Amino acid sequence: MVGGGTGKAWPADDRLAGLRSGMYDRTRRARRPCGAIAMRALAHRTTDIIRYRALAGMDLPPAWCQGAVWDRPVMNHDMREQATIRAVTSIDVARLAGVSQSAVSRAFSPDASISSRTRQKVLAAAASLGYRPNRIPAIMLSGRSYMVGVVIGGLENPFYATALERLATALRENGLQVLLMHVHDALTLDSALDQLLSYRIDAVVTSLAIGSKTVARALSQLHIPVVCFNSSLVGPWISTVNSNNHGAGAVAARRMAAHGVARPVWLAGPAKNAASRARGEGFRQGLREAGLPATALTRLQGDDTYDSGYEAITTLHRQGIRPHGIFSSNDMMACGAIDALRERMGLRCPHDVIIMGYDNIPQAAWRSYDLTSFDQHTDLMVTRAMELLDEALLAKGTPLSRTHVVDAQLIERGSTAITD
Amino acid sequence: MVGGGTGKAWPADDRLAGLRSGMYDRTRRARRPCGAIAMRALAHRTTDIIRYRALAGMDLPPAWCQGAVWDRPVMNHDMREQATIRAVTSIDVARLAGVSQSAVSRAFSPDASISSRTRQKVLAAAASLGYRPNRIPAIMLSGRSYMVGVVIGGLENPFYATALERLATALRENGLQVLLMHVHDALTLDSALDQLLSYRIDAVVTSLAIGSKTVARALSQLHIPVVCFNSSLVGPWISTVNSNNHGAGAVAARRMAAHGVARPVWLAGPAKNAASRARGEGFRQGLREAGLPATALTRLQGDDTYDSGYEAITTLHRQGIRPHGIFSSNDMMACGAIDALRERMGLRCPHDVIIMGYDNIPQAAWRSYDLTSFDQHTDLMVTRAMELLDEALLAKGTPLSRTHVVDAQLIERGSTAITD
DNA sequence: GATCGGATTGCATAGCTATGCAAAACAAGA
DNA sequence: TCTTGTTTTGCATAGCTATGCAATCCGATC
Repeated sequence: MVGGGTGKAWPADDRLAGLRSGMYDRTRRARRPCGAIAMRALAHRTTDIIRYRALAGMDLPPAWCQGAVWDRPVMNHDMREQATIRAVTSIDVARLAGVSQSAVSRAFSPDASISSRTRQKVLAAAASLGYRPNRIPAIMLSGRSYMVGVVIGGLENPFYATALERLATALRENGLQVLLMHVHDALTLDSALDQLLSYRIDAVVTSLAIGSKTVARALSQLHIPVVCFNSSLVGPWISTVNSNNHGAGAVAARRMAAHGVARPVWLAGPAKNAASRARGEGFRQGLREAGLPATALTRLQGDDTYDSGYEAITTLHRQGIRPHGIFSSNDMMACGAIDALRERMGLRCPHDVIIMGYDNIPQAAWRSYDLTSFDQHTDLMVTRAMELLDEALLAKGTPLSRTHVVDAQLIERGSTAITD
Repeated sequence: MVGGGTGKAWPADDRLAGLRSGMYDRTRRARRPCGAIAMRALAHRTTDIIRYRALAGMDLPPAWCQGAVWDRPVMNHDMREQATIRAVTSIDVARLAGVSQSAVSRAFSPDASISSRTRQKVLAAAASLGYRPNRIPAIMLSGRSYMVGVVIGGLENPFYATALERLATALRENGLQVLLMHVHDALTLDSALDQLLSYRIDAVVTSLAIGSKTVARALSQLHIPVVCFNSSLVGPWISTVNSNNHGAGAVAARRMAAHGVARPVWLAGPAKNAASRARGEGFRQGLREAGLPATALTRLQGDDTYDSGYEAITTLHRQGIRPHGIFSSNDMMACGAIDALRERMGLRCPHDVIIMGYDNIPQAAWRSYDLTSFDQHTDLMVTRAMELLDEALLAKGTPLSRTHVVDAQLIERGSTAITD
């Protein structure tokens, strides 16, 4: 009865694999509908197969028939050859240090049970071989990759660029890696998420301003924590950190009223942008509370770019309207507006017109604009996002939905200076 | 002689592991200096151990005793519990589809040998279970992760932000993932690289403007392809894509001469920035070729920020120097310079002074600046970088060093318009 | 010297997929 | 029906580390 003593206990020893193939009657190896490995590993649930079979004829979602999963690497993928260039492994180090592989692993785990003498030996060997701990197998073992998918768009907006910078820093300080995904539109989002998921990311952080239900569903179906910035997305796994857009809009309205602006202009961002909508709504409500009729508000449509701000004011000019106060949904449009006011209408801030933006991008402080703006307090928002992420990751498999709101701070500059 | 028929062939069958522990005389399990697994796997080289031992007493580089490797995840790392939430595996899909695990794998490989009927079955099962192919084990098998470490700094410069955007897009189109690392200074670079390497990235792409030898050495020692933008780094594994900084500087000089500027100003970036140095050198040489004496050139020191450009001109003003032509190492400094010229000295472009920048950031086109600038042709540079990367990855383990130079294009705007 | 508890070490394994190989199924022609 | 060539399928394995468990070592106490 000693291990594999009976004749039928093949396959007996892995190391005999090379010999085995000729050892037994090949005809015995009957085909079975399901792989032996699979059967063995899951034998306790084989009865389910029949039920599952019923599903097998169903239609496939298009994403599975084409797109991301199939659009595999264009670059070389001759994997076998590459494998010959083996990196230094913990076994190499163990051999050199004269210890077991486990000792090497422990030497690189801060809290492991290992004597300092052994650790020194191992580290010395590792250093001389150029060994770096390999996290890939650990991902398989733990099911956690410590990678977070960061999905962004619109990096041409300096606000998002600095936000990404701080986010990346914060994630790294929390021991998480950033797997970056830049998406241009909601269409590419699906395939982007597919790719991210195939790397078994632990969570998704996104600053996408898109607020559609489709996107929310796609994110919820990942079954991993999702943390959004300034989004209206709601769903089982989705947490959100928002700037107090509505409140800031109201503050802007009060400033307008204080400056005696009777017919304020609201320069809106794209309708899809939930943050922009909230700012506009807050602005509208603030004006109402200040006693201005709803008809007093002029609404201009922009798309968050400098050019659209310039264009919006140009249009206003053509309509013969002369603005006295403008609240822009973001700073880039506000800059465009300022330039158009000067070039097209010959108006200067703050003498002829006051203007407020949102985001407090670096350019708002540039002397040509000197733009009053709401600062989103990115640092705090990122900190809050880390808290939400931590909480969601700790919840392990339980969907969590939390929301944090961070107040924006009005940074007063020349564009709203009191003129007397 | 049928598989494992003899009694001493333990460990005989993995599936008997549970029984085995009590089957043989435990005292036989003598301790050996090196793990049995390691010894077995590497038996052909055990003689090396003695030689290796001699090295084991050496001093350790500090990075191995503290820092990145030890500063492990702050967030939860109870791996065992997490592992209970198993993701859907290919075996689950195989069971549901009534096929072997290999069939599932093949169904997701475009070129695999599999009948379309089987593929359909598998995809249907995969879709109903929400299975996504898992690339992590493939990384272990192939030794290629298809992840590229992207090391950046200075995202507050819109040029780098848009460059990152295009780079990320291009990498994704080539089937490569972006593992992002934002570094603030050369000090954090080492630990950043350590972390990246532990994820077995295939290559590094960086736009860091730091050009020190230490950095070059650190990158070379990774033993994976490195592609740099606008850097002077040289080393075994390092390839570079540079803007034709020197040539552009010469072009700028010719424009200066054509405008009749007798005492041009060079607004330099930080000395560490190799691109800035090259631009300045080209400018200097161009002036010489235009017949201007070396003493005609005024050099101002900046640090690539708007504020430093503003400050530089302010200093110039204090010195009582009135500039007629300025070439700035980048657009942000040029914008600061333009504002300072107007506010401090009352000078306007191009009437009183002409100015040229570099990078052609979006703000250069903003009406308040209307800045003539050299466009780096980012798209082409990224394309070239992809070519270099592809070549280097195909070279598998052979260090490659190539350089591409891409001409910059002068985008003429109002700041150098001919005034008559 | 004997005993005991704690610290350290090594062994064996799990984790999941891609792929070489051989077997089986299939197709086509004799 | 038999042969032969092609396509498809399943089996078994490799890849590397972290960790439970058991064995061993070490130091202290009796």
